[in-house]
Order: sequence, then C-alpha cells, then structure tokens
Amino acid sequence: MRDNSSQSPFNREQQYAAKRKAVIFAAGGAFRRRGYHNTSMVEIAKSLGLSKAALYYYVKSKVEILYECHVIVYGAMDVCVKSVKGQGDSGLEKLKLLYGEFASLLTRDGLALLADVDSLKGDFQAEVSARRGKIERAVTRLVKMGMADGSIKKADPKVTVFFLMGALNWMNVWYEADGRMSGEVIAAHFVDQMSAGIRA
Amino acid sequence: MRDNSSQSPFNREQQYAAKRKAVIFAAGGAFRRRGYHNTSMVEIAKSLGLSKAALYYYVKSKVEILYECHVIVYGAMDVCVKSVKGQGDSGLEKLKLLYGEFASLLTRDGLALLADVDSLKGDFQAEVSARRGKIERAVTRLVKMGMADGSIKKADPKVTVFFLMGALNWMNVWYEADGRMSGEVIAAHFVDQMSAGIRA
Amino acid sequence: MRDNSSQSPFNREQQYAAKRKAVIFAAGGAFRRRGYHNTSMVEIAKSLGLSKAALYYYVKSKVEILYECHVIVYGAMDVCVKSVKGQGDSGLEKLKLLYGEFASLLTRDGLALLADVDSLKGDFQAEVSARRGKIERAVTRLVKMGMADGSIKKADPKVTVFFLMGALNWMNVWYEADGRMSGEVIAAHFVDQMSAGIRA
Amino acid sequence: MRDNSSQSPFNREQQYAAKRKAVIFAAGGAFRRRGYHNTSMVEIAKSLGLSKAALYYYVKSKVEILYECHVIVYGAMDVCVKSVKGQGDSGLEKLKLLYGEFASLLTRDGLALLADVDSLKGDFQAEVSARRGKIERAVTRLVKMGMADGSIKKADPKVTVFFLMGALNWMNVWYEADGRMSGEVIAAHFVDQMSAGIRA
DNA sequence: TATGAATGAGTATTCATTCAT
DNA sequence: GATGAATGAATACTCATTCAT
Repeated sequence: MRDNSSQSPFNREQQYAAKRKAVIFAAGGAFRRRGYHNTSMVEIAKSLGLSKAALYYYVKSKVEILYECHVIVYGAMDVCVKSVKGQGDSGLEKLKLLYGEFASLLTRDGLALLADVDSLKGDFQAEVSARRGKIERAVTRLVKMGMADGSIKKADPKVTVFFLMGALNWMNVWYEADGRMSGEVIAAHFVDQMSAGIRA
Repeated sequence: MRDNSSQSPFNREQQYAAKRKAVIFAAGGAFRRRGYHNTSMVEIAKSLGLSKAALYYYVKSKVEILYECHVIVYGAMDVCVKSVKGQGDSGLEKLKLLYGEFASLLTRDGLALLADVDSLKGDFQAEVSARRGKIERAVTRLVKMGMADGSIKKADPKVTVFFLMGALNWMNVWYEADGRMSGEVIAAHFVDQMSAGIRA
Repeated sequence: MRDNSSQSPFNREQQYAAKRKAVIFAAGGAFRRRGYHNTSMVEIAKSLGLSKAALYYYVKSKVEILYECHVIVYGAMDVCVKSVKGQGDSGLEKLKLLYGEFASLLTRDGLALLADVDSLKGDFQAEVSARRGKIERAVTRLVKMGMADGSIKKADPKVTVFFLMGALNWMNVWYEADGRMSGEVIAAHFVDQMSAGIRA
Repeated sequence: MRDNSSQSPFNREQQYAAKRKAVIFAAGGAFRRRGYHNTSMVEIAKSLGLSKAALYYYVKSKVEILYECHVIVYGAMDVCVKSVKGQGDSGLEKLKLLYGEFASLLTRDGLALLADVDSLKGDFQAEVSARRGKIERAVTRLVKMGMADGSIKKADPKVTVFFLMGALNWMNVWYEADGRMSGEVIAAHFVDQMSAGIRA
C-alpha cells in the first residue's frame, strides 16, 4: 500500500532540511579553515555545486549561517551536559565525563567551535554569547563541585576553566577529521591531560 | 655642547619607530578584541587621533600590520625560548620555565596570540606559519625530552603540545590587562595546571 | 441538452482570461500603492494565493503586467473619448463631459494612471507613450476648440492641458476606493473646478 | 592682507557642501526623469565624472539622496509659506501668492516634487510624509479661509486642494527647464487657472 | 608629515525568470 | 495548471589604498 500523498511533502521538507544543513556545514567547514571573512558566499556555493543565489533559498544571510554554526555546536554541547547529568561520583569524575564528551564531539560530524563570534551582530551575538556562557557555567559548576568535594585541587575556578576551554577551542586549528588519530583516542588523551592537571 | 647633528636624526628615527610601534599595537589590540576583518583602518587611525591616510606613512598595508603583530609575539616567544635555554634539570622543569614565560608574556604589554593567521597571504602567511611552527617545535622538544628522561608521562607529544598551546591561545579571548588577577598569578596557575597535567 | 464541446473550451478561455485579469489588477493595485519596483512578483503572487512561478502562466513578465495596466486605463480612456463624441455644444461642454468621464473612471474598478512609465522599456514604453499622447491630444483638441468657439479662455493650450492632466494623475496618490466620498461626487467636483478654471 | 589660515578650511567645507549638493541635484534630476529605481548609483556617479565609491564620500546611501531631494523641495516650499505670510487680503489672494511661489519654485534650480515617496523607508518616509502634510495643511488652511471669507467657492476643501497639488506634482513629468516657456509665464498661468477654478 | 578626496576591486544580497516534475 | 528549486544579472555598499597638495 502506497501512501505517497502524505509522504511526498514529508520527503520534500526532509530534503529541504537536509540541503539547508549541507549548506551550513559546508560553510561552517570553510569558516573553520579560512575564517568567516575569508570565505565568500560564492566559494560556499561552488563547494556545493550551487549558484550563489541558490544559497539564499536555504538561508537568509551569511551571518545567519555563522549563527547556525554556533547554535549547532552549542546545542550539541548542551546535549552532552544533559547526558552526563547524574553520572560520576565526584566533581572530577563528572567533569571527566563531560570533557570527554566535548572533545569527542569536536572530532565528529564536522562540528567545530568557531572563533568568529565578533562577526555576529546584535541579537545573534547576544544569543551565542549566552549559549557559550551557559556551557562555561556548566563546566565551572563541576569544577567548583570538585573543589568542594576534594576531588579537584583548589585554585581559581575561572582560570582553571579557561585553561580547559582553550584546549578545546584550539582543536579547530589543528584537528582534521582525516588525521591519523581517531577522535576517541584524542578525547581520551584530553580527558587524561585535563584531569591530571586539576586533580587534588 | 650640543650634538644636534647626530641626535636630531636619531630622535627622528626613534620617534618614527615609536609611532610605528604605536600604530601596530593599537591595531593589534583592536584585532584581538574584534578580529582583523571587523577592524577598519579608519578605526585604527581614529583610536590614534590620526587620519586614515597617515597610517600609510608608518605601515605599507593593513596586512603588514597583522604580520608585524604576529612577528612581535613570536619574536618575544623566541626570546623566551632562548632565555630558558640551559636552565632546568629535566624536560618538565625546562617546560615549566618556558610555559611560565609564555603565559607571563601574554599578560604583558598588549602582546597577544592573534587568531587571524588565515587573513595573511602568501609570504606573510608562510613566515608566520614557520615562526609558529618553530615555537611549537621548541615546546615539543622539551615535551619529548621530558618523556625520555621520565619527568613527563608518555603520550602522543603532538596532542600534548596542542592541548597546552590551546590554553595559551585562548587567553586572547578572556584575558584583559585590567582584570582582577595579575599576570604573574595567572602564569603561576598556568604552569601548575600544565605541569600537573603531564607530569609522569 | 448539453453543449460541452463548445462551452468547455469557452469557459476555459474565459477562466484563463479572468485569472489573467485578476493578476494584472492585483499587481496594478500594488503598483499604484507602493510603486512598480517596490512590489515584487512574490508579493503579487501571495496576494492572489498563488506561487511566484504560477504568475508566469498568465503573464510573460513583470513589465508586461505594467504595460497591460497602462493599456487597460488608456483603453478605457479611449472609450470615454469615443463615448462623448458628438455630444456637447461647445468645446468647454465637450471637455466637461470627457473630463467627468475620466475622473469617474479613475474612481472605479481599481483603474489608475500609474506613474512608472519609465520602468517600461523599448516597445512597451513607446506604445504607452503613444497612447498617453493620444489621450492628451484628444483633450488638447477640445481645449483648442473651446478657445476657438469662445467657450474657453485663451491661453497656452499645452499648459492648460498639463494642469488638468496633473489633477487626474494625482488621484492615484490620494484616492482610495473605500474613502468617504463616492466617485461620482469627486468627478462632479473635478468637472466643476476644471471648467471654472478655464471658462472664458 | 591675506587670511588664508582661516579661509582655507572655510573654503574646504564650502567646497564639500557644494559638491554634496551637486551630487544630490544630479541624482535628483535623474530620479525625476527616470525614477528612483531606474537610476543606479553608477549612473549618478558617471554623470558627475566621479566613481561610484566617491559618491559615498558625500552621502551615506542612495536613499539618503532621495530623502535629501525631498527635504530640499519641501524646505523651499516652507520658505514660500513663510514669505507670503501676512500678505494678501483674502484667502484667495493669499492662496494665489503661495501657489504662484510654488509653481515658480518648481521651474527653478532643478527643484522638483519627486514621486518616489514609497521608496523611502522608516524614519525617512515618516519625516517626508510629515513635511508634505505640513505643506498640504498650509494650502488647505488658505482654502478654508477663502471659503469662510467668501473669496473661494464652497466645496470639499480636501478635494479642492488635491486637485491643485496634482497640477503642481505633474510638473515633474512635463516641465523641462530648457523649454520654450519661462518659469514665470508658467507660474502666472497656473495662478490664473487655479484661482479661476475656485473663485467664489 | 599629514590629509582630503577619490578609486578599484570585491562582496552580500535581491529579484525576475526558468524549468523539471 | 502549478510549484519547488535554481540561476544570472544587476546593484548598493565597503574598504584598503593612493595621490596631489
């Protein structure tokens, strides 16, 4: 039994969403490699075999793409935060789980923590800053918890967190998906170097 | 006794160099805060009380400023590398000295590791990449030395170094010279968190 | 007795023509209110519950719509010219009849003298100019006749006519079909103010 | 005695203002002849022997030019309104003076009542509408005064005024400064045809 | 030294139009 | 008949850079 009448529009929407996602990820990859301003809409279009104008069928503006790139990563990080909730016995254990998820995330699916936050304007910038802040606070919470429960060495939590976030953000610069090391190996390394660095 | 003949041109050169330096540092600060492409020559000029055109008396192009910014930091880092040479008994000890110098450096004199390497073109990009590579190799050498002499835990040296460089590079984003913590305190924290993370 | 064979295609043609007319009038209304270039094909389509592409089933191009809008009004004005032929005893009487028809026309059926003649190109522009010229000449003829037969005050006929045509064209800007005054009242007012202004 | 030190900057400002004015008037003329959207910034620039980019040294945007064009005309009309204040014994006499000033104005100095009000956006549109309203109200006031003092035939003042404003606005379409008739002759004609049309 | 004026090259964005389905 | 998807051409605008003064 066929049910084309309902499936056809469904597929169309799906396809549209898939193509939109392709646009955003193609752009995101280029932004990561060459920077937002060094990547033109034509280049993005060409890399997808599309015309420049076709891009605007899927996104409203270049900066919207950048915004979406950020939203996607921070959304995925939100998921990580939730997924480790309730796990781990100490602050440090919890942080290890979360940090590992983060590192692993940034080696998968072309996701990357883009640097060009300053190229966002107005509401876009505000929301992305808020989302970044939320993630940083989640990490800070675990760090403080660890310092309280004795699993993490006492120190300034802010600087501790910045140190760790820096290592994650820097992955954009050096990590290439087709590199010799798997994402999981890198994530394990990161968790190890991170936790050893702050363990009580 | 006056010595104008030699002093006057000397002063002139000095003044020119000082002004040129002022241009580069004013621009560098803006680049760090807002990014290279989000900073226009007009803004740089205005922040110095100059006209846009006057900038070109001191620098050849905008990208030359960016290049100089990089050169200045990597030059200062080269000095650090040299200054710790011969000091420290183990790989780890040597690395702690160097890393402390680096962290301290990046809290001083408006020096910052700019992110916009991709906005450099051609020779500029090549040279800056080379200089960055030189610094990274110096660090890697100490890491490997530590792994060999047993002071540093064995692991992939590349990832180890990337982790540490990331923390340094991320300082651009969060460190403000007028913040509540002194550079030395931050440097000490960085050395501690770094060394604990990789200690054997 | 059915007569489908002849009626069905007839209806189809009729329906096509009706829809085409609907497109042109919807567009014409928008052109009048917001101007030709400030009205996009999407907007026209949406106001009719159609997709942008469907418009092209009824018209060949956007400029063709504009052309048709002009043709429709000037065609209706031609009809006015003919309808008053032979009526009226003097030049002034004839002109009053014609001017009244014009004013009345422009308050009916969404007809309007659009301003965007310059947006037409080539042949379109030429023909619309010709048609406008024809109307203006018809008016000028009556004005000259009135000046000859003593019913209209002697003056430069061109300027006299421009003055009167201006009042008509300006209706686009202020007249709204749902306003408080009926078209007939406005037409009567226009005839009065017009004729008093040029009466011998 | 020379006084260059103070005169030179003065001249510079003057020259800048003069060139800015030239830009606005060149554009305004083109807008009047071909319409706002049918005139590109390149065309305006070329007509002045400038590059497109140089235009932006004098104006902030294309729509700012359009705005300024409107402001200039309505400003000049404001001056007319003031200049006839206190003159004329009756409403009709006052209106004749004002209308004559208006007609005369629109034949001078390239001033024209542009039609593209809808191409202005936001604040620009609001202010220009307000200014147009102010002028229309000034005219309406005189019309009502004339109807009250018996010099003007009683009728709907709004339509009366629209009729008259239409004639003025239509001048854009037909009046060319280099035409065979002087501005004063046309103004006299307009005053005559206007006043005869509404006289009691 | 310094600047006002001008420009060329580039870039995002819009929009009428087409066409396969 | 109708539409989703795609495109080419045009256009406003920015900005680093130059140069006469």
